[in-house]
Amino acid sequence: MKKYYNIKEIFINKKKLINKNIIIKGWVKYFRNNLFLEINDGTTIKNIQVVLKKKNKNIDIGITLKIYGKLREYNKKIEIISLYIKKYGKIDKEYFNNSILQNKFHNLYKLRQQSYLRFRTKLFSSIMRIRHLLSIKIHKYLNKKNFYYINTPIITNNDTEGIGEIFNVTILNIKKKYNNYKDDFFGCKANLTVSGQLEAESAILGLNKVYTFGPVFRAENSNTNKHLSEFWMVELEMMFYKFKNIIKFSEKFIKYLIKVILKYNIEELKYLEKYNKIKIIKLLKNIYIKKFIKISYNLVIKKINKIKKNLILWGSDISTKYEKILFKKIFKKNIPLIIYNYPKKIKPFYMKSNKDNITVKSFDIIFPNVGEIIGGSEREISYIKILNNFKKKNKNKNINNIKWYLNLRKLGKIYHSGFGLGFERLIQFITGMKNIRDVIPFPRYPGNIN
RNA sequence: UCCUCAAUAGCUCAUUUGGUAGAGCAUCUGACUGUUAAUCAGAAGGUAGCUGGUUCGAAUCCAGCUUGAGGAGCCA
Repeated sequence: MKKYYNIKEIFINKKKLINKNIIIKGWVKYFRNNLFLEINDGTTIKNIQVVLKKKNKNIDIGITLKIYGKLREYNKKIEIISLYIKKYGKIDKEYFNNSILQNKFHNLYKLRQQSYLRFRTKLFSSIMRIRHLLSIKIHKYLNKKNFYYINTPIITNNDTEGIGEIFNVTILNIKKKYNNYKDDFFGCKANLTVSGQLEAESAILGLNKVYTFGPVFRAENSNTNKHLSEFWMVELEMMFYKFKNIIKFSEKFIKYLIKVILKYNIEELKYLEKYNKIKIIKLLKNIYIKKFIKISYNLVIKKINKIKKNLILWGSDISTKYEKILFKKIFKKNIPLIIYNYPKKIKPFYMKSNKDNITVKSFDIIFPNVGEIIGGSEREISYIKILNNFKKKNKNKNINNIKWYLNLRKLGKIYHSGFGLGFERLIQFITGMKNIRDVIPFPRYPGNIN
């Protein structure tokens, strides 16, 4: 019979294992009375208590142990009476006590400075478990809905959004004259991708429904709690989906993901609720049950201007400031907002125009606290309109780079829609973390790559 | 990138207008066989973010830099 169990397995199979001799391997979280060890092995948020046979002073907090002992129940909790203990090496105490693993409260900034050790904290490992399950379930859900997962290039020469700063990829010597990209590795200017959407649009022509799930890169010098230079995005592209249907789909998709986390990560959510002092579980349940509020851009502008005359001009983007007004003064319900039909001039070239010719079939889903999580649209199918949009919006950009994209429209008027979901923003919302840098293992932001 | 505020022991913070650097926790030593962020007694621990200036004297005032927090802009 098997002897070694991880702690997750022990809690799941405790009825079977009680009064049996088992082996666990894990590290010491707490040590009390020279007698009681609390062990965690990373498989679950829960620790298991180990009771020593004799008092022992020579066990350091943080050390990794192999413990052989008998599992039993005491005061309705399970614990292990140890019979044999093996230490895996030694702890460098000076290093340990100067690190974030010291048995003390550390603020998030301190944790971030030692991001390579954060995984051992209850907080960060909980966030990572939620992050993991979300990725798994995204794949699972989309597979069930007959999507194909495609991998779009990370190094590219197109700039989907047409705005914002991009990271250049080059092997040219910076000190020498930098401008002759013909001599560069790809024979032209190359950059890290900002989105896989255009490639996804080409893929649906042969695969019907596809999604990408990978890192994207923005070189914007934005120092906020909602931005990263490297972040993960899920981008869906669906053939034969009209605007209304894509909105419906995106709402269902988000609700499914929230439901899954409520079901499988409730222990983690309870801990995060305590840590962040936010009633996350109630908030998530509410979002799962209630219909998202759907409102057109025009109406949003009207409503904001009702609060204060001429606060916002038609045609400007709905910034963080106005999002806050919407949640705090207008809707007050902490339910996501779906804002649709944005002005053409503030949205990218590939979005389908409405009949008024000044708005496009685009939508954003805005969440309380974290802002935009989803942005999507029905795509323009007219070759000429895309060409004109691109020329208007990207005056100094080379049309040749997206010629292949334009040519997709030569295969017919195939209507399709898609959206992108900011993965970290979703995790940020679900976990209640204030800073996006705390929901990704190794955050990259201006001035930080360590 | 812009605006405002901040940086003191390993951690969280005190130090009221410039005059010898202080506590709790963590650490170390000792006590404790039902503790659960254990408790009790004692010890040790600091060139006050960095660089420069003003002053008899700077953690404290001034300038620059670095880093962080909040807000703005940009966005997912």
